This record gives sequence, C-alpha cells and structure tokens, in this order.
Amino acid sequence: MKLPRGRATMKQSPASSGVAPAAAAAAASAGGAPPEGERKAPAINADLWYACAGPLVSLPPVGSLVVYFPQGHSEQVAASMQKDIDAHVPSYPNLPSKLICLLHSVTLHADPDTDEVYAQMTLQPVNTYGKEALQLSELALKHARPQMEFFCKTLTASDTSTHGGFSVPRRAAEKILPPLDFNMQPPAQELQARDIHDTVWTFRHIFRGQPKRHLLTTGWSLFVGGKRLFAGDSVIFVRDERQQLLLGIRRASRQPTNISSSVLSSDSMHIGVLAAAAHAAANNSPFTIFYNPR
Amino acid sequence: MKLPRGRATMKQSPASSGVAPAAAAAAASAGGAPPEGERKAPAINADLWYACAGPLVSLPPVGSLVVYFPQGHSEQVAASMQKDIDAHVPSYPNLPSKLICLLHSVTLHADPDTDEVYAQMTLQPVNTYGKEALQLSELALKHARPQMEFFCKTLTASDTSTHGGFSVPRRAAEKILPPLDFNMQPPAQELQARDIHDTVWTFRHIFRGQPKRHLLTTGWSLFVGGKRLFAGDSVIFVRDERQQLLLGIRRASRQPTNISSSVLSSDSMHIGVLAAAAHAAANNSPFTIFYNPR
DNA sequence: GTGTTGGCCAGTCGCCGACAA
DNA sequence: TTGTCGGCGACTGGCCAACAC
Repeated sequence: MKLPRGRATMKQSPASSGVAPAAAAAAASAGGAPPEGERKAPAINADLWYACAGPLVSLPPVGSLVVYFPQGHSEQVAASMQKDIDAHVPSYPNLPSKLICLLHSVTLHADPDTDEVYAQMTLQPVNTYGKEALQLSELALKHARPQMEFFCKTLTASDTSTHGGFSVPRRAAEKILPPLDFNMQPPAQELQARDIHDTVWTFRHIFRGQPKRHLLTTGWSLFVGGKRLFAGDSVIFVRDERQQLLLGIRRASRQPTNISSSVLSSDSMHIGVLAAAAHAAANNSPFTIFYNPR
Repeated sequence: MKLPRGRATMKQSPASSGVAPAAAAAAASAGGAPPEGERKAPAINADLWYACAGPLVSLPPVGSLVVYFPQGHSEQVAASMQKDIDAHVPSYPNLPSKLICLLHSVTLHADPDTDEVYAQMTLQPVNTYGKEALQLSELALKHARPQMEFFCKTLTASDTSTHGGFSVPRRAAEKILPPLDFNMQPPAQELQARDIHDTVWTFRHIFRGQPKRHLLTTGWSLFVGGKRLFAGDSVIFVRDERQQLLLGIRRASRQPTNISSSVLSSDSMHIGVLAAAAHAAANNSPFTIFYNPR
C-alpha cells in the first residue's frame, strides 16, 4: 500500500500491506460517528474526507508501521512554497534518510477557508523490529474502505454561472438524493446537506424542464459563491448510512496556492522538518507531520 | 528605536539609535522608485507600505545592528498559530537568548490575498564588536521618514454599504486628490489609484449634494468587495512625489487570522526557528526572518 | 440525457438630494 | 461637515422552457 502523492513523503512499510484488521480499521474509518473525542475541531466525517481526497488516497491505520523520509518531506514543503532549498542548511549526519515509525494517531482536517483536506499524523521512530511492533504491523494491513454511496460531478460553465442552477445527472439523483414525490406538479423538495465543516446548505431540488431533469435551484448560487467554485471544480454528494446528505468539493488543480507563509522563512521550515525528525529519531520520541493529498 | 509590536521580536541594538545616514536611508526608503532589483515581486512602494503599516512601525536601515531573540520569535510564531509550545522540543544550549546581528537586507511585502504588510529581513550574527561593524552601526541611526502627503479614513457603515459610495472628507480631498474643475456642473473627474500590488482601481470623483461634498461613486463598490472591507477598516490615499495616487488599506484588528498552516506542525516551526538561529549563530551565517507589524 | 441560451420577472445595486447630527 | 435615509432607475440574479448536441 502506498500514499501515492502526498506532501509528507510517507509510505507504509512493506511489512504492512494487505488487509486491515477490524480494530485498526475502526479507528481509522468510523463512518458517521467518529469514535474518539477530537480536539475542538468538529470531528470530520471520514467518508466525506475520503470522498474529497479522491480515490487514490488511503491512510495507513493507526498502529501500523510507516516509513518517513525527512529529506523528501522537506523538499515537498519547499515545493509547496515554490521555493528551492537554499544551501545554508545544517546537515544532520545522524538523521537516516528514512525512519521506520509507529503511527500513533491520525486526525482528519479540512482547511476552514478552502476546504482542502489534509491529515495530521503522530509518528514515533522505532529502531527495533521487536516482536510486538511486528505483530502490530502485521495486523495493520491494507483495508479497502467500504464503498459508500456518492457521486461526483465536475461543474460546467452553466453550473457555476449566475444565470442558473445546478443540473444533477439523472443516475446520480436517483442513487443519492432523497426520492421525489412524483405526484407533485412539478415534483420538488427541499434538500439539506452538510459540508465537511458541518455547515448546513439548503437547496431546492426540482424535477422539471423539457426533457425532464433534476435541478438544484434556490440556494445553489450561495454555495458556489461561498465555496468560490469555478467551472472545472467538482462537487461530491455523499449519502451516509443514516441517509443524511453530505456535500464536499474537490478543486481543479489550479496554480499552486502559493502559501508563502509570511510567518516563517522557507529555510526555517526546511530546517524545522529535518531538526524535528532528527530529534525524534535520536530520542525515539513522537513527532507530528501533516499529510497533504494532492 | 524599537520595533514596537512585531512577531519577530527584534529590536534594534542600542548602539544604533539616532539619525540615519543618507546611504542607508536610501536603501530602506526609496519613495517611488525602489533602487534594487527585487525577486519577482513587483517592488512594493515604500511610502505606501509604511502608510499601511501605521505610524508606530519603522524598520531599521540596512547595515545597522539589531538584536534578535530566537525564543521570543518562536513564541510569537506559536502565538500566531494559536498553539501553545509543546514540550518535545530539543534544547539548543549553545544558542544565546539574544543575537546581535547585522541587518543585511530588508524587502517589503504585502500578502496577495489580504494586503497585510510584512517585511523579510536577512540577518547575520556578529560576535565581535569590531571597528567596522560599530561604524556601520553608528552610521545607521534612526531616521524619521520624510512625511508624505496622505490621508486615512475609517470606513463608516455608509461607506461600505452597497447602497452608496464613499464620502471623502473635505480636507482630505483638497489635500490629496487632484483638483476638480469647478466650472463643470457638477464638478467631476475620473480617479486612478494603484494599490500595494500595483493594481489600478478607477473611481468616479464627484462634488455634489446639498450641502456640497466630495464623493467616490462608480468603482468604489468593486474596491470594497475586492478587498473585502467592512465598516471599521480604514483606507489610505497617498499622493506620491510624482503626483500619482496610491491606495492602501488597514484592517480593523479582527480575530487572529488563524493560519494553521496545514503544511508544517507548530512543533516543527518552533524547532525551525530555534535551529535556524542556532545554526546561524554557530557559523555566523546569514538567515532570514519575517517581521510582521500588528 | 445534459449543456447552453433567450425570455422574463423581481430583487438588489448604486446614483441622487433631503435631512439631521 | 458628513453620516444615513427615502427616492428611483438600471442592471443582473435567478427561475423557466426551448433547443442543440
């Protein structure tokens, strides 16, 4: 199993590919009702998180062994700032190029402004292949997430125009949206959907036009404006196991968001990644990274 | 001289307070035409930068000695992320609590999204009070920036409402705006002003109403919307020495922008600040920090 | 089956002086 | 002197089916 294209350059160790055990899977997935009390973040829905992250993303379960590449991570941080790594960086001779780590915790997040999804992971370097660690690792095998009911549509010019609403593909509407009462003329209902921050969006869902079609009208433009969506971006509707409607977005790969931090120089960030890893490796102490799909 | 409330916790050394020499002052201020080729940033106008930063902010001139506090800087970075500093951070026994540094360069910046102003500085630790450094330091004394012609108005509810335009205080209009032709009925003209990113904004400036007053009408709402201004924020009009109009904003102190990076953990940032300073101190090599007024 | 367009209505934007603080 | 309001035009936001691919 691999984390295919993540900023954190982390791959699960070969020893832990396969199928996940029930316990580990529960900690990592936990569909509608997250089991563990998170910080103050409103406990992001895992199904929606994965749907927004895309089909290529899967996270290793808590308790598994993963391989962390400090240098690669550092380079990707630099790349995300569109900045080459300068010289003037101290070398960390005792820092191995890869660290075998025990994955202590994974918390799912979404940027409050852009809805970009990412995960925070706590890793602890392990320098012994002790029996216990291996067992954990063997337990923590690849598990396919139970496929959830959802659809994803790339927005057209009409969908994002102020001129009209959102055209729901027929199969998607029939599979995901609550059924309409076709005795009405025209059939219509009010939809409520929660986004990844648990904000509720309300839409008018109507079946009309010639030929007939499913449309979201009233409320749609507020969503497009609020999320700053453009043609080419995608929206995702998920129906969770409690028949609740969830709503996410996946932006078209735009120009790198250019998060030139204005807080910390890229050199300091680079050094921070390496020094944090070196310190953790020297002490076998846990450290925290962000894994950023994309 | 002090940098009163900056994230970077940097104060100019006592040896360098006083009046600035011509050479150093030229490098730091340079009204309309910045002297040095910058990176790719469009060379921010220094007068406008200072006007947006507010009257309490002044930057030490290039070539002066400054005192840098790594621990304080690190704490302020943590504070900007609304995150306490954890333990698990290595200690840097050879890192002094303050570093005397030569200020190599200062470049002015503004956040492309929020227009928040900040400065990037390159510092080099000096461990000897050599003659040369002292001379530089004595040369680089406090200099009052030549006061420029500008006005600053806090926006009212009417100014930011969609219902109308911007009411220009009379004295401000007469001092800063190009004079109207009062033979016209009503007197009116088109104004062009450049913001800190060199973007041109166009306004209709008209003198009308009963009693007569200066108003900005057409184009004003685009500016308010584009900059996401609200009542309580301020706008600043500057007339530079070439009679060009410059336009800046100063936001009311809102809730901390909460830049929880999603790229680097706060621990790594904390370590990055300290390790970068420690490395620079050990090698007398230059390092880069961001100074963030506010 | 679905993306785009013209029609059309209603709500808001935005320019104006009146008025008052 | 300048902040807010009622007034009113004009524009565009947004719902609709027609039509094309």
